[in-house]
Amino acid sequence: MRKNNRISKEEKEFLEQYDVTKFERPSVTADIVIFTLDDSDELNILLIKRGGFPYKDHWAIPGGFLEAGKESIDEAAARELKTETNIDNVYLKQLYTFGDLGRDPRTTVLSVAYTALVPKHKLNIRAGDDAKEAKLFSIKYDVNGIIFTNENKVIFESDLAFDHAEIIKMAITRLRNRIDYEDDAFNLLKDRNEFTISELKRIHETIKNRTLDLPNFRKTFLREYVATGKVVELNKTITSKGKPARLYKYIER
Amino acid sequence: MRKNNRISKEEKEFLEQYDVTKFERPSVTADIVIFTLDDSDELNILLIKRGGFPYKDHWAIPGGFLEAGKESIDEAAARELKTETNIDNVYLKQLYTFGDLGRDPRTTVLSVAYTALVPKHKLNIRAGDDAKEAKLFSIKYDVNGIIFTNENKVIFESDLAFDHAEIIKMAITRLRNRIDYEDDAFNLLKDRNEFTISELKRIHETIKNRTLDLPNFRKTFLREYVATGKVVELNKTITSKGKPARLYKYIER
DNA sequence: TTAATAGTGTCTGTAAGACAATATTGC
DNA sequence: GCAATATTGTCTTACAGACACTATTAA
Repeated sequence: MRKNNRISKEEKEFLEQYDVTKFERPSVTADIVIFTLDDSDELNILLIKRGGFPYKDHWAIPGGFLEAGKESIDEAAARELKTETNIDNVYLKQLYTFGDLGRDPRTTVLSVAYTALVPKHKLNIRAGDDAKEAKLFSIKYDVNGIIFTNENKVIFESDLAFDHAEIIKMAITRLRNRIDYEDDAFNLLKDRNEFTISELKRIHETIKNRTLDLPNFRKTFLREYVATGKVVELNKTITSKGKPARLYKYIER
Repeated sequence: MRKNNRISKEEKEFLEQYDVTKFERPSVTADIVIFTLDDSDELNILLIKRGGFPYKDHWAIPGGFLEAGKESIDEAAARELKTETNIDNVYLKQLYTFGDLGRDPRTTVLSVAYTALVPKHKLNIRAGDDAKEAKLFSIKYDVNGIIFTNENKVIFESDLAFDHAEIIKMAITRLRNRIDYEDDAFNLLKDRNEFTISELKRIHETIKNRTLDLPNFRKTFLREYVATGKVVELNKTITSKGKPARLYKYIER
């Protein structure tokens, strides 16, 4: 036992570093902005009515505490997405980390925010075990900011819990800025293995919040995706109301 | 009114009784990729030789633990930048949050990484109080990845502590992707209030790692910055070796 | 037939890049 | 004069956007 008496300087330093309780640690949550398109091709987001304090009865984006040591932060986000929507293996990308003082009244809580893009038919939204409500809301804009609406409710951005309005706005901005040079839009297709140019165009229109010219969209689509091999043309068409449309398939990298 | 009182009391009790130990919390660090240009206009990065375990004697980017409750994560990054380089009020932007299991051998440590762009003459690098070395290294590329060099040392990316090589690579990629449509480059100018087009061009060349055509660069510069009012032309020239060059001034937003 | 949607072709303006030519300094 | 750097101008090509026109289906 006496041997421990003599501690080398190196070991002492190590032990000091090892004692992480020397610093006050924050709680960390993984929170997710889940986007989808509804049947009218409008941009929707999943919100949850909080069952407990703080911000009880306010609406928020889904999320949960990181269980440090048991999971990575990406895994925490994926777990939370699975819990709320029963899906996995979807597009899930880190957005930003929010860490202002006082953003959570309980204690210091860092939020590592993620964006998920999911076709609506894959969503299987669960009301949480603690009687939470979970609903999709359409995103509209007004002088005072974003409005979230569905058949029964209207939610103003100022009604959201925490700084979640800020998180959602950043997610929308990022999505919009990335749409022209990233493959994000394909993640919102009903079926990436069989889609038409018009379907993809409608997704771009929704995200950009403006109409696009179909002939020009086609030109860009053929150059950026088909000519580069990211998308292949199928020997197959689909007919709805007018001339049959050619089907394409997105090639996963 | 009675109802409101009741809710307030309920929430107050909740906040008081909130058990912060319910979830295992991670430690969080703010780590900074500090870029500057050396006198040969090469891209340099500040690295620190770690004085303690883990990764003792390995090189790392500067950073430190978030003191939860005392500072926001942005403030922690700014404090760390100030500690290492004695500068404040510089370009400091959040990059990404790294939270893989096992990225730190001690315990779960999330790293919120930031990028700083600083003109070299503003840097006042301190060797830390715990006998750490802090040096600028030039960034070169080789088959096995990035090499960091100065007059005395060569460091391979595999020698870096933690996942810091990954962080640095992401910072370089992001910087390169943003240079054409963000104002990042102006933060590396010796003096944003008096600079020539050639000076700015050299910064762009360094970040893009290729030479640019001066007449074409000028054309873009005049359209993107001068015509938009981001930069104003000064009634002043500077002469070094050839024809005097007109000076410009960057307008802070 | 008409309405609806898909697809082709043409024209214009803008911007990037290659590069020739000219201008102004120090030596 | 020459070397070095700054500045102007010209040409080509690529691409975005507007838009006219054709094609193919259902009803």
